[in-house]
Amino acid sequence: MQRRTDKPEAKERILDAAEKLFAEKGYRAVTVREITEAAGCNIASVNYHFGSKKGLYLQVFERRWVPRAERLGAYFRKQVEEEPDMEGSPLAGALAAAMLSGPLTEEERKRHHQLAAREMTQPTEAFTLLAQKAFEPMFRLLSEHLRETYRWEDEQTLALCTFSLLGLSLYFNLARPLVSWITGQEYDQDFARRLTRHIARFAGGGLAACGKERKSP
Amino acid sequence: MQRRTDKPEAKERILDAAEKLFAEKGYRAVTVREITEAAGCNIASVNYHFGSKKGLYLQVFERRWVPRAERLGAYFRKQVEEEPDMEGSPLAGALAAAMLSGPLTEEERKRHHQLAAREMTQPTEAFTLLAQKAFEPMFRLLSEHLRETYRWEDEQTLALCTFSLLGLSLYFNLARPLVSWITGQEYDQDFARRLTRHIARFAGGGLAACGKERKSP
DNA sequence: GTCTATAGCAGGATAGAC
DNA sequence: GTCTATCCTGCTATAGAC
Repeated sequence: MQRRTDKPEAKERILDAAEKLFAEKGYRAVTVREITEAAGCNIASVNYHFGSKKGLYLQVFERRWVPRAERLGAYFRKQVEEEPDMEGSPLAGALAAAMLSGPLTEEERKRHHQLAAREMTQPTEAFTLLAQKAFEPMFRLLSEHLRETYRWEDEQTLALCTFSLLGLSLYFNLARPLVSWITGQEYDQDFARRLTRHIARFAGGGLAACGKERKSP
Repeated sequence: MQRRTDKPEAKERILDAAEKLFAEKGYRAVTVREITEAAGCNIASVNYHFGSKKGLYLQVFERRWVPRAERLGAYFRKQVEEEPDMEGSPLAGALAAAMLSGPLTEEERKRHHQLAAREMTQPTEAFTLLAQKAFEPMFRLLSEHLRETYRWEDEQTLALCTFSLLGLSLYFNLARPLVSWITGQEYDQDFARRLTRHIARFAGGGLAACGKERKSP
């Protein structure tokens, strides 16, 4: 058993430091020296624990990113079940709430979506893992929910609407620098709630324009 | 005067090669050696013409990215004036058409939005230039157009809807790897048109849900 | 499991010939 | 304006002590 004051094991410290740095700067811009210095351990420890810098990068996704995505997914499903009374699309509102407020700390949220954005726009070897473990299950979940609540003229329309839901929440997470630069608006908790309501309302209108709402049973 | 068969000047060739590589890999992942090899000139020429690697990066935006963004903006304004008969929001349709089909070649479009995405999610010294010369003017243009065509309960709602329009078109450009991975759909010209119609329709519904449409004069 | 030391190579930048 | 040659720093990865 470990004393309270002890540092976590070097391996865990490296994963944390690496994730933070990879999210902030991207794979190539981060050096192993930088990671081990931030983790307070020796430069050789990366190769010892993870084989190589690339091995460490992949393990960051397996051991940090994917578990966090699963927490996020669980929170989202709970939100959906609770059916919050939200103007527009409760599904889009629950998604936005999970992604913009949700169970993650500000620091975690930033890391998480920066890493996701990197892989979505410039896929590396980690992309397949993310797609299989997070993106696709979330897509299916949204898609099936929309299939039950609207009538769709074809499958492609349903798919495009599903992507639009994901897109709005992703975009407002990723474009924070732009939104803040143009509006001068800080991304505080109040603004996140405002954004969530906006996304629910906007997406609600968009869905109604693309699919015919089924009557609630 | 230059003979037809001559290569363009080294400086221009470097800018082209650099833009391509920076878009594909990001600043840090690209080496000056790589750029000069692709441009077919000597490694010293980057420092001679641009002072440093960073100087070259900034010049890529000033001399390639911004002029292209201006072309894109001009095309968009022309599309808006022509008022295409599109279901949903013609403004969103024109924006999507400009960004997904528009005046750029596939290669240019890819470069352009990859570079934009990098700066939007991980701003560098180039961000202010992009924001001033492209993002903000486009935001104002959309925003003023929406102000005239809808009645808004407050300024923040108008701003969020403007961002949502931008977001949808940006997202469907950036998330190509994800969309292709999940749907198996190629991003060909047909799909771009399908996407444009979807964005116009979805955004049209979203706008109608957030603002009250004014009657056409 | 963590360390120091170092091999071996690639990086950006510069000097100076042409 | 473009080249070759080179400096020197910083990189990943490994060997081997503890």
